[in-house]
Amino acid sequence: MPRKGKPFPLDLLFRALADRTRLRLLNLIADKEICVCYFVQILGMSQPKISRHLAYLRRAGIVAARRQGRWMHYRLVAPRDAVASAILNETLAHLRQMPHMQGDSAKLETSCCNPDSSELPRQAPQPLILPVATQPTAHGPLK
Amino acid sequence: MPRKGKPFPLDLLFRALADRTRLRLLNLIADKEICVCYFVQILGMSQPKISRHLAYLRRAGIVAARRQGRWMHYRLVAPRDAVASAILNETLAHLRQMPHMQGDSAKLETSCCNPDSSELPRQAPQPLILPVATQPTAHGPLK
DNA sequence: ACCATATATACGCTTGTGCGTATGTATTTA
DNA sequence: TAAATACATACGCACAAGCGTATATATGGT
Repeated sequence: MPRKGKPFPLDLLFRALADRTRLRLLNLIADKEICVCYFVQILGMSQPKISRHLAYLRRAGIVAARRQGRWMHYRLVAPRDAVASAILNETLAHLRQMPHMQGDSAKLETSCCNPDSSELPRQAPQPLILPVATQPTAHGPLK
Repeated sequence: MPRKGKPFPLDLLFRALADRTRLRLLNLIADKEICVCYFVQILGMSQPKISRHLAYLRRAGIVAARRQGRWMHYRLVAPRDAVASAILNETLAHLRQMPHMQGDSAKLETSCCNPDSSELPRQAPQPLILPVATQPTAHGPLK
C-alpha cells in the first residue's frame, strides 16, 4: 500500500504526465528497469532530450535512477501520496492499451543498446531483477 | 459508454489537469452544472482568473457552457476518447476523497451567488436539472 | 436609450517548458 | 594517463501559461 506522506500535489503529477515523450518513457519503464540508451534508441530522439525528460520525472518523484558502470537504469517509484500513486497506476494501465504505446513496448523486446555487435565484449546492459517488493508489475499497484 | 472519436491526445488532458485551480473547478463541477459566480465566491479568486481557467477547460473539450440570462453555467463533458474519459472520471473520483476538495464542495451547499439579499428579486441562478443521459454522476462514467 | 450586472477577452508581464547544441562529468578500457 | 563511452547539465531561443489589470461583450432592468 502506498504510504500517505507529504501531500504530493496532484497538479505536480499531472504536469509530469502532460508531455507525450514522458508518457512514452513511463510506459516503457512501467514493467521493468530500463537503461537510458534503450530509451534513446526506441523513441528515436536525441540523448539530451531523453535525459532531460527523465530528469523531469526524477524531480517529480516518479522515477529513480541506478548507476551500473557507464549505464543508468531508470525505474518507477510510487509517489508518497496514495491518491497520486493510484492515478499514476491507472494511467499506466491505460497507456498499455494504446496501440502507439504497444508499438514502443514491442520494440523494447527486439532492441539492443549497441546494435553494432562488432565489438561485443561490451554487452548491452541488462536490467537488474529487483526484489518483488520494489518491482512494480504492469497491472498491480506500485507498492 | 464513451465513444472513440478523434484520438484525443492524453497529454492534452493532463495539461488541463495540471493546475490546482482547474482541479478545484473540476471537482466542484463534477456533480452538477455550476454558475461562474459560484466558482468566484467559493474559490475566492478574481472573476477573470476563474473565467480564463474555464475557457482553458472549454478549449480542452472537458467542460461546456450554457447561457441563462446573464449567467453562464458550466458542466462536464466527456472527452471523445475513451481512455481520456476514463482517466478523467478516475481523477474526479479521487478528488472527491481529498479533504481540501471536500471543503470546496461543502461551501457549495451553503453559498449563494449574491449574498447581499437586499435586492432579492434577482435570485441566484440555479442549475438546470439536465436529462440523466448528459448529467454525469459523481461515480459513474461521463457517458 | 441608458445603466447595472455577469462574464469574457485583451494587454503586458513574469515564469515555466521544450528543444537543439554544446559542454561537463563519471566510468571503463587501453 | 589518455581516450572513448554513457549520460547529465548549461546555454540560448521560441513559445505557452498564469496572473493582475483594464476593457469589451452580452443580457436585463428602468
